[in-house]
Amino acid sequence: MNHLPRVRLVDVAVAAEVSTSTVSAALNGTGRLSDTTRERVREAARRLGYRPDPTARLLRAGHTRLIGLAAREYVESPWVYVEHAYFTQLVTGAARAAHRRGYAIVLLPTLSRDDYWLDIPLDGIYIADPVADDPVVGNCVAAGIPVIANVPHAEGLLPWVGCDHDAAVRHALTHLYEAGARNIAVIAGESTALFHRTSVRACESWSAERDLPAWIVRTREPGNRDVLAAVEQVLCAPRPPDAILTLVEASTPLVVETIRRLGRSIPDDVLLVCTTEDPASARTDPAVSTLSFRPAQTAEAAIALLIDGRRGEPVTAELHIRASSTRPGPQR
Amino acid sequence: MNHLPRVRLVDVAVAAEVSTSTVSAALNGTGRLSDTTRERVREAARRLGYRPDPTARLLRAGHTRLIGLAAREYVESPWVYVEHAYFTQLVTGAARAAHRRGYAIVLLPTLSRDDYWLDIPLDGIYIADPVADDPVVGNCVAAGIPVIANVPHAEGLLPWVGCDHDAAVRHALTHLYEAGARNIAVIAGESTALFHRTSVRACESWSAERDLPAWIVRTREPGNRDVLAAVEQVLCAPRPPDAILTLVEASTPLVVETIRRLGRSIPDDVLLVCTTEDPASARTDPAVSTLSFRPAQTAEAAIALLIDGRRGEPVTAELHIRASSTRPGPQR
DNA sequence: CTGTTAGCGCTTTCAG
DNA sequence: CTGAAAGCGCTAACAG
Repeated sequence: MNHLPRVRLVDVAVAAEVSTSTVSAALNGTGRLSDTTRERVREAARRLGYRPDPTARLLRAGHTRLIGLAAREYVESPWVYVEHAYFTQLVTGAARAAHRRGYAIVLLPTLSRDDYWLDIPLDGIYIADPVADDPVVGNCVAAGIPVIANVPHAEGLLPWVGCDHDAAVRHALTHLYEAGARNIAVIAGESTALFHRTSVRACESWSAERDLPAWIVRTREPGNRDVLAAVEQVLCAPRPPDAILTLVEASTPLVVETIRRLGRSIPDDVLLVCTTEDPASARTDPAVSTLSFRPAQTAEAAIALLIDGRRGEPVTAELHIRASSTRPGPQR
Repeated sequence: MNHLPRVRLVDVAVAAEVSTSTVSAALNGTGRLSDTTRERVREAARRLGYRPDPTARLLRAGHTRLIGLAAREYVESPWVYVEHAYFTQLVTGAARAAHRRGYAIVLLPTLSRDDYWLDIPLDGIYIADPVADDPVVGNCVAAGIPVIANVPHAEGLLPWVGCDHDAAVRHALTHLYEAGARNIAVIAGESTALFHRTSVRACESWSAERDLPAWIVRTREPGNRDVLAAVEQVLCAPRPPDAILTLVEASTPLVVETIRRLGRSIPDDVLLVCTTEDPASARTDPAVSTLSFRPAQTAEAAIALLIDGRRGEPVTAELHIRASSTRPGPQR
């Protein structure tokens, strides 16, 4: 990691026998210079292999065009990150949105001093799925760094963009209800990230409103292991569910396989809706209905708000209804 | 995205009635100051909400502790990125390695002017899977930015770390051969990224050495669609294969399901080895043998080399042999 | 049309 | 023990 002795602006100036400001103007296309001078300077710069120092320009410019992405809970936990299409899409969406605007995304660590980012030259921070009373949020606000999260934060003062998780979960439950389910097992996460708390509350109140029992199994960690174990657990219960709604991401094909291995048929014995962004869901047999929170669009909206200061269209969750939650019709 | 009027070092100095250098020393714990002064300065800084400007410090320091990650082909193509655990793990591994060393990763766009990164204050760039004669590589070298790739580059002058793809593919083929396969269908990619070219060549020469036909089907794009179509295609051929080796990442559970749907049993009718990083492979029925190129470790090694200038232990590909490529033993 | 000069905000000798 | 001043590399008024 050794840099060669840098060629600076002034070196070019000396070589081209002009002043530094002339070099700057020539290279940036600003000011009014004679074409000959401009070309002479460019030639000298090329010959010397001059490359402006980005840090110096940024100091001058007063901004960095760098946005931090704080993926709460995930970056330091490879097992989670890896098994989460949600996360992958969120990062991809954020990167695309940033690049389109001439910005770039800096991946921030999760488990570190809360003020780690203060040393990084950022124009703003996007906090994805902050945990309850996330200290990072407070720190950023205190430090005066523009910050956006994709859920409303406890303090309520932070601008945010995102889906209405409560409505989405209710929508999925209602869909299952209308397909005939009366004993729905919900597999939820134990994380303190807001989505998990919201979704569990949504299930509870939705059930209460219909005088149905709220059957909620919580998994300790996201990922296939816990989710598949939970699916197995509910199916082996004395009174098995007539529908399963997973709110924690897992491999959809594996969920289908697990249910089949236990001798149940989808959708005849049990209806299935999975919260997931995994595109494989459309290709299983039967195809699995999914609840998607559109992480890529959400991230895009967050970055747009951060950079442009404008809200775009609101992002709405999508319930994609496929065979796994559709009772076979009369044509059967 | 409006910053408040910044509190600068000099503002603190005025408030604490000391000079700027004293403030700097007090806040950074350098120099020898009386405890009273130090405390007075700290108090003033806290009161004013002072936060040093990272850009200014970096200009002074001469480095940025920022490493660019150029994911060639992928960042702008969400469909690919999303379906690739390989990529997710690579990014996660790079981020972890960087964070551990006090650095952070900047996500660089794929489809953009080749000199996009020249405006970003980077200490180095990690180019993941450069395409053939990747222009970015040349540009970085020309610009004097330290750069590492995870495959040997055409010019041969670039430091790199990574697995021996050729040996790994041969290892997988030999494993299938020893399990009895004599008509192996290989599903490979059409990308110009080095891995794809290397792996195809490896298959061809491996086959030639054994006087076996080289049956290679190339998919246009990575992702489930093309790979599953290719699996279907080879299984429906007049003389179906006795083994399938996929070199392009796809959902392993879906591959298994596709084979089953076509009425073949794994491993009895057809042996299966998949190149993938998907942890779900261990949980399908039967469990799928995988060839892993360990993207997280590779990325870690690349970042280590970039930052520390030292090579760690070489990364070796891992052939994880599971039921899908193990002929049922005599206990059956 | 081009050069001089004053910063951007911080750190660090080097005097006092 | 503390302050003055130089300078990191670049840009942009403002003179000439």
